[in-house]
Formats: sequence, C-alpha cells, structure tokens
Amino acid sequence: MKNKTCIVIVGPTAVGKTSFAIEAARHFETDIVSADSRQCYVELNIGVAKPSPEQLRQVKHYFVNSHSIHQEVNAKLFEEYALRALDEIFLSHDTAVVTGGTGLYVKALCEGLDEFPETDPVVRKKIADSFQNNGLPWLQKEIEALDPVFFNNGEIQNPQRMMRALEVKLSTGKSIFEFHLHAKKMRNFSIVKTGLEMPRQQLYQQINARVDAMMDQGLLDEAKSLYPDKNINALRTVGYKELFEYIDGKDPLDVAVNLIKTNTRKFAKRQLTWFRRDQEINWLDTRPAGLKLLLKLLELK
RNA sequence: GGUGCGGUAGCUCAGUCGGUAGAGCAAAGGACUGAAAAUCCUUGUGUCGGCGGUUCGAUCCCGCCCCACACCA
Repeated sequence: MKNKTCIVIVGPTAVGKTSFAIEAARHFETDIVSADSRQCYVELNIGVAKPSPEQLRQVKHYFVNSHSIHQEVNAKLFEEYALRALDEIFLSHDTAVVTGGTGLYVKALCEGLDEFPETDPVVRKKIADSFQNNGLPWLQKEIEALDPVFFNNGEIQNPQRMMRALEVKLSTGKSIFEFHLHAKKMRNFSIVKTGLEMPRQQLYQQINARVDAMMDQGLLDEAKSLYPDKNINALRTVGYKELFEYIDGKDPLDVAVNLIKTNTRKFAKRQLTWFRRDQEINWLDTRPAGLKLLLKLLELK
C-alpha cells in the first residue's frame, strides 16, 4: 500500500517551476527535492536561477547547494541521492515535492536507470584523450571494430554516446545495448507528474528578460570568478560558457549575452521535447492560479 | 547634386556565362540509460527592391525610379 506521494513538477526553464514548487511545498508543509543538474553546485548561483536564500530558508531543498563543481555528479548519483532524500522526507511527511528541468534525472528518480557494472575510470580517460587527439573518425573505427551492435544501431555521429559505449565495451566485454533492459523500477511511493507550460512566445520573452536580469545581478562577475574552472563539465552550462568566450576576447559582450538567450531558448525547446513524450505528465497552464489546479489533480489520484 | 558599391529566406551572404535559386545562423520537429543546461539527427518557395524594355524565356542584360552605405561637391 502506497501511502506516500511524490508530486513531481517539471517544465522548461523559466516557466516558473521554482516558485510554484515552493508554494506547493508550503501548502503540504513538506520539503523539495530538486531534479536539476546544475543547481546542486554550490559555486553556481545567478546563472542557474537557483532559489533565493530567502526561498531556501522557507522550504528545505535537497540537491541544491549539495555538491561542488569539483565532484562528479551524474544521473545515477542523482537517483540514489534523491531516493535517500525522499526516504528521509517520508519519515515525517506523507507528501514530497520534486521539481526540476533535467528530464533524465526525473526519469532516473521515477523509473530508475538500468544497472551497469562499474567501468574503469582509466579506460574512460584514455578514450576521452584519444578522441580529443584523433577525432570522430577514430571513435567510429573503434566502435565499428569493437562494438558492431552499437555501430549498426547506435548514434555514430554522437561522440558522447560512442565514448560511453566504448567505455562499457572495454570495461565489461559487452555492448552497452546488452545493459539497456528498459526495466521500469517500482517505487514504494506514488507519483503525480505535473508539467508547467505557457505559450512558446511568452516563454521566450520570459527567458530573454531573465537573462537580462541575471546580467544586472552580476552574472559576469560570477563567471569571472569561475573562469579558472571553465573546463570542468559543470561549467559547460548556458550562461557561463558564453561569458567565458567574452572573457577570452572571442565575442563582444552583447553578442555573448544574445547567445545566452538563444542557447537558453534551445535548451527550453529540448526540455519540452523530452517532457512532451511522457504520457504521465498532467500539463497545467501556469497563467491561471496553478496551485488550485494542482489540488484538483491530487483529488483524482 | 555627381560618382561608386549594394538591395536575393527572419538575419548575414553566395549564386545563376539568361532556363524562376542555396549555405551558415535563427526557427521548427525529433532522439536521449553514469557529461543531460550535455550530445546528436531531420527540415530551406523566397513578388531574387519597384516599373518598363530586349528575349521563346529576365532574379541575371538595358533604361528609369525607390532605398541603404561610402566618397566627391
């Protein structure tokens, strides 16, 4: 019997997830687990639209400011972290709120990821270095020779996927596809998924305005302070990578800022593509009083 | 006012030795299993500035006009 409920709030960036989730959490007097691959880093603030210190004081947030950019964070780590967080919340609450725009993380939490054997970090590093030096053709040749299953069915233009496939093959002797069981894990709580949406044009206007606001709040200074770590994966992030180009003298500032806007719009579009596919999501237009709709939705469960 | 150089996709431009045109970016759609704010795939009809002329046929050649930029007065 599932007597615990997880309210999952998803949607594209800048649609209003943060404040809506806080409203919901306060209503249920519970905590929030963030499902955002960037807000977990304590070093990243303005550029990742983190909840304000005031908001963080109002509601306890898990997976916000929980890690450093120098740590390795990934979807599997999130799955384990978030499940532990929910266990903790459910000790004293019947409801928890999960919110975030990282589709893969939401999936990891709700359905779980398939189990993979540990891969060798040395192998991983070697592959990355070789790709760096020899480029895509080298990767394709390696994959063709070592994992023909992936070569014939996988994305052979996508370096990231190929590097991961190669890493798994070299570490385990098996094709990465053999581990893709698509097994949906059972959770011991029920899940209500809510997607926030608004007309595309309005969303884009909101994104543009938010980028301007971030610049006013000092995003450039934040980027400057993070510049020495610009090659860390956590800083391959919209809002920072473009300003690093400015700092390097490659782009004028106004060009860099416009690029942030464009890349944020593209990001939002990719998020929408991901979430649209999820049939479990109940979509809510954020413009009317959303919380009342959410409560109605809960009555249905 | 004169001369020069332009006016082609939402933007920047290429091109057609005359047979109604194509790149990059933007935009749209899609994929996604330990980097996911990442990474990758697909999609290009637009009075070729306007009006005339030459021609079987003009975005291309010619004339006039409009607009932009530069230089000269």
